[in-house]
Amino acid sequence: MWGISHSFPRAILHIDGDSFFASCEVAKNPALRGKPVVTGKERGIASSMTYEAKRMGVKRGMMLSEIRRVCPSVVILPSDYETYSLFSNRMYEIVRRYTPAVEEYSIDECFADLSGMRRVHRMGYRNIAEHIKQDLERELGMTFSIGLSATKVLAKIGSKWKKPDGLTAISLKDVRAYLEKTPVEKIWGVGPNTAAYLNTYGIRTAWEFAKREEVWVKAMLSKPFIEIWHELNGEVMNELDVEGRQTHLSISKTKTFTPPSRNPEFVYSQLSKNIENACIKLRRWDLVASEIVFFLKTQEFKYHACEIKLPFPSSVPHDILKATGEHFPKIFHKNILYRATGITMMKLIDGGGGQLDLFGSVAKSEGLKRIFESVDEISGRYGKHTVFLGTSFQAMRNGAHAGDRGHAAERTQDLFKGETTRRRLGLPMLGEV
DNA sequence: TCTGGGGTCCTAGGACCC
DNA sequence: TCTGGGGTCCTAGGACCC
Repeated sequence: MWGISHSFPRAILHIDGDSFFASCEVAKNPALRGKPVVTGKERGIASSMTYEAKRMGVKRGMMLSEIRRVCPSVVILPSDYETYSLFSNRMYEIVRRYTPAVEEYSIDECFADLSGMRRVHRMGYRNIAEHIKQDLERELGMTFSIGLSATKVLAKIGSKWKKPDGLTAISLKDVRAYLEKTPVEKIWGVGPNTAAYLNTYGIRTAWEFAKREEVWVKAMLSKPFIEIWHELNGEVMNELDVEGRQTHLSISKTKTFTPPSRNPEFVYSQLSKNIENACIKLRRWDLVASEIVFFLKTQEFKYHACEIKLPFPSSVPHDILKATGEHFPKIFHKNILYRATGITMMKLIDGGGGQLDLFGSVAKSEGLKRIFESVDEISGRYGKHTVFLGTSFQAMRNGAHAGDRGHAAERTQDLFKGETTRRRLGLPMLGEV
């Protein structure tokens, strides 16, 4: 059944939660079952929707007003990532009852390697997959789509084959029928660019790609695509990553604003806000960044970026802003319209230790870090952005918090100068740190 | 999908070093 | 100083994923 091969055949599952966020909402609140439910209220656009909503014409990215127009009975909810994470973890736990080799690929997807588990469970691979599916659906109250095949790339094609509530096993002997009906751009890892490139050579389906000679593939394509080619032919190139990443390699925050602006103060305040948010995330993971990249995105979708090595690793906005402030004028051009700013924190290090330097810069920064830990605590109690930097002031006023935080914003000046605010919030003064 | 936000990985080419 | 060959490290940027 699994194709004769000189190596052991593999049985890899790809498991995908159907309309995951919306399904979590329904599982959380059974009264919603059978109704059109959409998540993404906080952003003003649909991010996930139940099949009831899809059937009425709701699509990803659709504006709320448009959604209500095509689907008057819709229930629109804000995203609740804590709940989605909870369901996600329960999904992984259930799958791990059947095999320890589980890759937590994303919040709503995982891979599982069932190879060699038939004897343990006394049933065939497809049968094991059916059991996993039943457990998931019974215990989580939502449906899943599953693909079973010899490699991750093929398993992905399987899970997409029948979309809600499907189970598709693609054995190597009838892989052709599936690949012939799969356009190259639907292959996992092949994006619009590579798809267009392959089309140039008359390759339109996954089957046409898989049947190209290896020498041609190696001469014309780069490593990731050579691996995809092997996987389409049933050879495992990507093993499951069962360890999972313990920490981040980078943390970034970007935000688009409308309308686009050519005002340097405004653009910089947007960047400043992103930096504050990225720093909050760094501290949440107890990390410090040793390098940063900030960028401005023009109305034409061009990126003007600047990479900076920090004098010492930090998770304090003050340190980061000092670095970006110096370089900002170099990449900001008058008379260019910008639509977004962003910051990426890189070369992240465990924030626990913190080495000393001769000039005491680190010691000072440690003091600031303690201030920001208090800020994080306040934010946790009274809501994000109750406290923020003066450089972000304009961004706050123009941003999503215009109405609800206006009062707090009114009297808030630069955290490092605004003693009134600092006293009001019970923060230590700089001299007291 | 005329374009939101958060990520990872790969590669070509330059700098620098025997 | 020039020449040849080869290695490593770093960086910018592309491509793709959910």
